[in-house]
Amino acid sequence: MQKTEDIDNRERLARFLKVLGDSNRLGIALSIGKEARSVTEIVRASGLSQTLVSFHLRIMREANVVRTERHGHFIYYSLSDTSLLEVLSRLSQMLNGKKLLMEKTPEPVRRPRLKAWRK
Amino acid sequence: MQKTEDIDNRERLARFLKVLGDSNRLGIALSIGKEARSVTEIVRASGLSQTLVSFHLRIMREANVVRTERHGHFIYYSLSDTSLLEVLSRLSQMLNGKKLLMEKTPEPVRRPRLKAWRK
DNA sequence: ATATAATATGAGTATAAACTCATGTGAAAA
DNA sequence: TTTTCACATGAGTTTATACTCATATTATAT
Repeated sequence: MQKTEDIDNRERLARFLKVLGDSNRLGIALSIGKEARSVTEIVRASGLSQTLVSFHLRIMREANVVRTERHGHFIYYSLSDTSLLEVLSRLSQMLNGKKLLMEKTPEPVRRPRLKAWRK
Repeated sequence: MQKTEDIDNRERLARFLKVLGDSNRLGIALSIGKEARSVTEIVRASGLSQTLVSFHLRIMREANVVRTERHGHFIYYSLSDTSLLEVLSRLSQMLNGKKLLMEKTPEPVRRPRLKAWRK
């Protein structure tokens, strides 16, 4: 049994992962990187429409993945915590290190081999 | 401009994050931990129905988040890469370290302060 | 061969998420 | 004070995801 607090933390983490678990949002986060970027810059870098970029930025903003600061006409977005980049980089290494997701054939579930195991 | 390979990697990473970006699946992953656990054990630990657990396990299996090994009646699930746990732990720290997601009030977008910044 | 225990799966439904369009807003410039 | 630039937003549509139910499969025990 898990404490309510743990469940809260888990849900918070899941929510955060879900926000990053979208190719466009992940691309936006990566294009922001350690800098502060205006929406226009992000639009240009991502190739997405302004509306779509704003749509995703709102989601990221509400999840506190990004922060904003206005300067004249421009609103600059930056990552709330740039150490996120290291975590993502580490995950990416995991995925490309053929330990995860890289194998062409998923593990079979039916008809696995029956060799003795555990006990 | 990004290379096709980068986009592939990004999409793979996003897909992976999306799989973990669900509270039930994250709970399942955490309940598996460094061990190998049968579906029955996971059902008991999670409190979810067997069907729902199997439903999510399939998604995790197809994303190579988990591996399976059958032993008699039982099919044991384990994390494909247990170092995932460290990454999750680090992310969780980020979120509870009030750098991300913990602030009660999201950053305002309209009416930000206008102090000189950048240049 | 039949029954049973553990788990998977296809099909359906409900909900949520992604995306688009048209329009609104805030700040600065003309 | 009107226009323009950069960006946001509400509403609507499409697509995807989560979940459930009934049933199938696989291995073991009887």
